[in-house]
Amino acid sequence: MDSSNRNDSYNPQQIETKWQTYWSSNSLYEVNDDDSKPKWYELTMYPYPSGDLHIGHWYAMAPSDAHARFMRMRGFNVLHPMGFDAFGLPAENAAITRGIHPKKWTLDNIENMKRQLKSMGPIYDWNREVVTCLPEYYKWNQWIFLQFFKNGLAYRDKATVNWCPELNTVLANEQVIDGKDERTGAEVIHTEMTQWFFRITKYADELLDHSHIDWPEKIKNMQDNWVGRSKGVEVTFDISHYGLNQSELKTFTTRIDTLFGVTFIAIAPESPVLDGLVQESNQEEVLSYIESSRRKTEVERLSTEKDKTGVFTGSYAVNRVNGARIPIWVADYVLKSYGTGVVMGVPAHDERDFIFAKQYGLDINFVVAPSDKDERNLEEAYIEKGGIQINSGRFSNLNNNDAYEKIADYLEEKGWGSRTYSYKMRDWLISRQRYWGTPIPILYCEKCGVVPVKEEDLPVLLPDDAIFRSTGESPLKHQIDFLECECWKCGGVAKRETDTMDTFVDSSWYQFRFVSPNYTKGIFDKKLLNEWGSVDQYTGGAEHAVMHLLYARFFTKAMRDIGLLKLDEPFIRLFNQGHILSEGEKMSKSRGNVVSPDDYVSTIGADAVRCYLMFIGPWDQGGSWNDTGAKGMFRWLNRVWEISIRKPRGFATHSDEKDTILVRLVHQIIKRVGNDLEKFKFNTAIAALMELTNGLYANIDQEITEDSWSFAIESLLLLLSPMAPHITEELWERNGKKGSIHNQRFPDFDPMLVIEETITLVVQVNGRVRDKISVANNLGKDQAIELSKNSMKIQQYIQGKEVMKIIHIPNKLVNIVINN
RNA sequence: CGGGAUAUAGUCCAAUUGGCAGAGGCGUUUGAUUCAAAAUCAAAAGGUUGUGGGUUCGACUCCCACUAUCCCGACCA
Repeated sequence: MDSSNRNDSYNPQQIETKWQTYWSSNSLYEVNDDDSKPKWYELTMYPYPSGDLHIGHWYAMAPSDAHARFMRMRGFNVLHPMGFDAFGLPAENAAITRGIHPKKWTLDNIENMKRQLKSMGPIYDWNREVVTCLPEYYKWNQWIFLQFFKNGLAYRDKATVNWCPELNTVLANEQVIDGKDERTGAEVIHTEMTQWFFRITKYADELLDHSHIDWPEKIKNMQDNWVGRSKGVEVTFDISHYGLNQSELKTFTTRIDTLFGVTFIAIAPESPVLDGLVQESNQEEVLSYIESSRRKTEVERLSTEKDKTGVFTGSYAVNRVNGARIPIWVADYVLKSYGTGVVMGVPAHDERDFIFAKQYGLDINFVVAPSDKDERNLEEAYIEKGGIQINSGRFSNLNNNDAYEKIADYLEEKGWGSRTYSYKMRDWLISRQRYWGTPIPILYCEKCGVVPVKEEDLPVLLPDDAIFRSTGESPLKHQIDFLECECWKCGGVAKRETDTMDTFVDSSWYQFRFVSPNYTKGIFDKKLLNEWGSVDQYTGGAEHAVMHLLYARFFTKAMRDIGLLKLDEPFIRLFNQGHILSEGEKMSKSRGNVVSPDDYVSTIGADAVRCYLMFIGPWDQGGSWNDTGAKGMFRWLNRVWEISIRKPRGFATHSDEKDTILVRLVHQIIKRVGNDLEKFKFNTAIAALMELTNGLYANIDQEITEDSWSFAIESLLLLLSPMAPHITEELWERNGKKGSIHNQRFPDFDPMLVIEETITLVVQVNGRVRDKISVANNLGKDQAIELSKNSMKIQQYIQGKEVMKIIHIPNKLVNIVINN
């Protein structure tokens, strides 16, 4: 090799700018809707425009871009779009603390992030960009809201809500973790408000059906747990003797087999069924208990997890199956919103009921025993199933599982109860008391009441001249020109809804907007949506398992039932990447360890950053950014550069064994890289390419034919191009190839040329390796054993010994088992 | 407390699914190059596969128990 000439050395900045400009001006990545190739829709969760693209964004986007490029080279018409999740609180906080309008703040951020995104060299077609805070987009949020409203999927209700005092807004259940706002960590307060909901519970059962999606088990489990379907029985207890409107108390239980063990009823403090049940003498105590539990924040309730409190109402219900008179209590371990808000207390067979009963000296009656004899002490509840039924009247002595069914049958016969399901999931509360979101298109008319905005009046625009208050209170409440309007029904005075929508509404259907992002005649072009269909491959963080991913599935099903589309699922395949750390630690400004991609793009180049992120380890396991590791990747790309533009000293005129071996290596690598990329195993794909580079370097002074050498270099570039699009494009050109490398087919391997001529056969004696012999590939069993036995080394071990058996694994080993 | 993931060379990670523990990167050492260093090229060293048991001719791989780390969900009757 001759010494390096300055102009010929790898200069990432120069070529990356060159090719990004070229691709853009030649519209290389513009997506053609009419392409006849099979479609492939690959989507990465779009980012919130926080202002700066950090390495975590790259970690999410670079590998999916590489995979989309791979599919493109495999002959698919690939849609791999990008947009911005542009509504949300940070923009509003910027307005409050720095006086910048959320719109300006957001759009400026988007501009900067787009510049950064482009520096990554992705195949995003920017003509298809979606920005959710623009009226062209959120108009359709409002339109969908109206369709949901028309179809009974959006409704207004008074409910106990999670109020975040920090943000001055309510939160969805999904946004509350351990009684705290998942974003700010502020303690959430429960309060009554009238709010808008989407009826996601209507789809609870269908959301449990995963037969049409190929998702990680973990995510499916999380969604199942969130929906939380429990099979059980709704059973009633008689309170007709009080002469109230309600003659019975309805409870839900998953353990109807323990019905004979009920020793108290517990009702949630907020429950309306308490009305009339509190006796005069208990009134004061009960009221003060209700008041005190209302004042408790969620955090306080959880902090006293172990002890259960409650007060007696003074009333009794009758357990119809045995006529038992059961005291009715109020207890705040009972949740109003789950089941019926009333629990049948069976201390003997439920841990919580047990603690409660112990606390207040209530009876504990065992009705299920592990064996015929009841020898248990009363130290804890017996919660196992499958024992023998005892103390249960006519159901005694049955197997516990049979008793469950028999008791359920009996109750249904008598009309005292029925089998049913209960769900943890509640309807989705979408109202937010904030400015920077989609206005809910509703009017409140003094005469007509709740009036949806007419479709032709959409969008309801956010006023640009809003005045932001330091309290965070929504400016819309004080924006007279927004607030006051005319009712289109009666012409009277009406007020606009001032709440805006949860931003998860935006991301619940953005995947469908990408197929026709500039369409103005409807929410999307139905013809194009039919063609592109569901997202074939979705990638993003697992933290969205029960919010975004569940909401998007709900939207798809709801939109299908309204007749807007014909799909059952939004995302067919899902892959969750792991988290990128910085030298083993979480990245944060306070730690001062934030890795800024821009810095590395300007030194080692985008290709090295992309490849390094993919090389760290398995994508779903995340990894740790390491500067020397990243430099190592840059070093390797230099090696790729060198080997691709230098030529060996000379070429052979005839192919010999070295030549064959090199060609075989190339075919093997093609096979491995293709397989790896299919499975998102970028780390091993790149390792294989490093092996190929090493193989080429080892041959640089050998006499290889020109054809074989060119084939090897060409393959290396093609295989690497999805990961490192710039350097490969440049080297493709420098090798005199026509057209963009990114419009080439991904190489195919020849199955015949992958096969090794000789293999190493391991010979074991009693499972220990005693020799390795080189034999022809696909050697027959008898020959393999014969050769093994003839080995000098093996002879030493087996001579004079009785051979018990011989195990032969073709092309792998021969194990001779002898009797010692 | 429950569910899931992970544990292999100093380090990040491979291992065709039960068959030689090693592909690749980083680091280390040595050699070439250099006046010297960096860069580059070449080579080498490095192991009780977290622990204990079981199955098997054979276990990193399968089964059981445990430990450590990480993620998620936790009063759902």
